[in-house]
Amino acid sequence: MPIPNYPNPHRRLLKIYNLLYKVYGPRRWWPADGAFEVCVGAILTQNTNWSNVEKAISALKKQKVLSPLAIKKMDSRRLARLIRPCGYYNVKAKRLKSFISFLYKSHGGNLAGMQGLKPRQMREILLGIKGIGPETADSILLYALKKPIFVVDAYTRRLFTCQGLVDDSLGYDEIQSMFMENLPTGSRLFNEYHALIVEHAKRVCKARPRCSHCVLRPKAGKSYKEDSSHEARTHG
DNA sequence: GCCCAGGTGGGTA
DNA sequence: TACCCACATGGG
Repeated sequence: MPIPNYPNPHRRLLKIYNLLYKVYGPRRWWPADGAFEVCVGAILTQNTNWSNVEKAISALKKQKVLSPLAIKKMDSRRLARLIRPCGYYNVKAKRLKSFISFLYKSHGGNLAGMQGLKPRQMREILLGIKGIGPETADSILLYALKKPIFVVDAYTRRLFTCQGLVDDSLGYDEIQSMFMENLPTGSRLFNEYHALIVEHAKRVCKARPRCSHCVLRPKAGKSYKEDSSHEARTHG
């Protein structure tokens, strides 16, 4: 799903997207079986390596308890024990419980019950749940509920800082607005773009030396304004 | 043994 | 508002 040229002040965002898409192809995200698993993964991945989250999700599946009802009924200590590999397991057990408690109180345990609301309404509601912050809420909105909301995470911040489009003073909402106001609105595009950012960050930004491997690095002899900042900054 | 990873909430000045 | 800190495992 490469996107066509689109008249806006941040054509660079489109160029980056198209380049990432060309290199990595469609990502078909989020890596989960169904919307509920996306929500669980979004909470478990907070400040944690995804490979550790996979271990926790596998444990829940193995015990056949990866469902709203099963987690609702489960003792918090057992839940914490099962998700232990993903770190912060006591905190995350509480957060899963509070999310599921919300699901039952407001929507009978069914995530689809939220679909009647506007995306911004859904977002405010999700942010009201203890343990759900902006990134987790937006991941749920985009990847579980298919709403056109751009997800900003550490990878996004790092990559676009490197590209000179973001600086440390910008908050979550400001970075999100940069994408949402300068890209054609659409959940498929936002989905693919964020997934490509993650793929790029995992494959390349961890490489050493970092920027020399980066497909977003300007070609030799071609200079553009971001060029110097790209050299000066690091991904990390 | 050390550093880092797809955050969030609470406390303090 | 702006920091600082706790929360924790597993891999490189």
